[in-house]
Amino acid sequence: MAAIRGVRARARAELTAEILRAARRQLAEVGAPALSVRAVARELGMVSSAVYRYFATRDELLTALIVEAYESVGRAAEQAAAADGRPPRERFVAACAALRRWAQEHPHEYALVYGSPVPGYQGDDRTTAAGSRVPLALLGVVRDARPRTGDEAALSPELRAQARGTADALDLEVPPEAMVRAVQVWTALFGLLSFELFGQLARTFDPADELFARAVDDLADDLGL
Amino acid sequence: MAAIRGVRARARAELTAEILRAARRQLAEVGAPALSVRAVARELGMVSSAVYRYFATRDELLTALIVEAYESVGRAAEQAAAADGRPPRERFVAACAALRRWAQEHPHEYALVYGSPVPGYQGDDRTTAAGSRVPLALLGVVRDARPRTGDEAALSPELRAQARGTADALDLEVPPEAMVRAVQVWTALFGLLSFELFGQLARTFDPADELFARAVDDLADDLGL
DNA sequence: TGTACATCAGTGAACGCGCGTTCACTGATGTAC
DNA sequence: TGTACATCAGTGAACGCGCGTTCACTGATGTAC
Repeated sequence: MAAIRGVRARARAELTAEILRAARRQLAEVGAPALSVRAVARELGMVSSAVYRYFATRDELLTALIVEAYESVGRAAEQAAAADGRPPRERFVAACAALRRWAQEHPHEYALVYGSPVPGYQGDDRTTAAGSRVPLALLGVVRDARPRTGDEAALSPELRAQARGTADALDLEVPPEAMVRAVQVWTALFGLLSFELFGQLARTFDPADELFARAVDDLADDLGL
Repeated sequence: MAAIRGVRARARAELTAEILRAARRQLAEVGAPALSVRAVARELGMVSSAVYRYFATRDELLTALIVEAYESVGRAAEQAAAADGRPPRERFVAACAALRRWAQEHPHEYALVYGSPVPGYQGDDRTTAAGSRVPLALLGVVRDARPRTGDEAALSPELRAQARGTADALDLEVPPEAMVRAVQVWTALFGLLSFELFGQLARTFDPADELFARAVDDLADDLGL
């Protein structure tokens, strides 16, 4: 028996990581739909069939990339939101800024997880779990803030039930009104990010820094932060 | 000389339309990145090279599909928003509902124009022009409403300039504050639609009817309608 | 109205390419005794 | 510590497929006189 875990196990972990790195580079070059096992192998100087020792299919490779992307953006949001002691509004603004920075630095990974679904690809529990990190980070700020929401119109029973169900599933004590608000803020935020990244703001609000700052400010108001 | 426009011209127009119809079906089946000239030709029972008499390249075909999609969704929004006499708020709500209906009935066309950009494809003036129909329809409602916006914080000079520039380019008399609000509403609306369609709301707010209704209501408030 | 020529639509074959995946193989690494 | 066997990583060739695009061609439609 070789050293801790053995030479093979270590080599395997390293090569798996290298394949993912190469795949990420490919992703940035040609986009998810055109990502190919052969191109990844080529970039690593290995024969395409060798990659199959590490990922059983192209879809498995895609899944790994999606999970990685979600964890990466989730980590960014968590770190920014977790500035303990700071007032919730500041943490929310910081999280939004972190999300935008991540999106701009990883446009193809952003498109992979928040853009159109890759045709023919089906996510599974792994991707769903990873994908909830960002909303959870945002909800963390909301929960700590205990926003007043009583002055708004009552939620419909169905919506209230969905909000409760979601809070329960996530094991969070967020009142339905705040939950619904949070989802609206979450979708509004990513709507703006998507439109900026995907070019819908071209020639109008294109360097969207100011628009984004303004929107985040208004969203913080909406959350009662 | 044959009848008006001639047999050839008419046949040409008809076949062009048929190719587009087939391409739309293909789009719905395999998504934009996998759309292929050969598959379209196959569906029409013609040889693939024949399609090149009608569209010079695959990208031209894609462009036509994109323009068509934008016009289709634009038309839907315009019709709903143009219910003359009705109060602006009602028209806004109707336009939002029409957009959602269109998105649900044409998920792949939605993804084509509002999702991740198709890798390697570059839009041009035709797609940009067609793409502005929806925002213009929404702005029409806002303009007719003359919302009060004085009570909000002042816009930054840069943002004000962008808003003015956009209004000028579109030849609209919308004050900067309303313009910025409108863009936020626009992005929030499509953020929600995208997340619903792309599956981000799965298992939480998935039949998003109630969430959508609530969000639209709040957005109407934001617009001062 | 009839004829000669030009334009166009669709065919079929081909070019050159890349893809995902499988498979039998070689040689190195690990395991059990 | 040494040896026999099992596991694993990477190779190279192959299968079967689909793609965008070009090109020389045939036959039908349109145009000019």
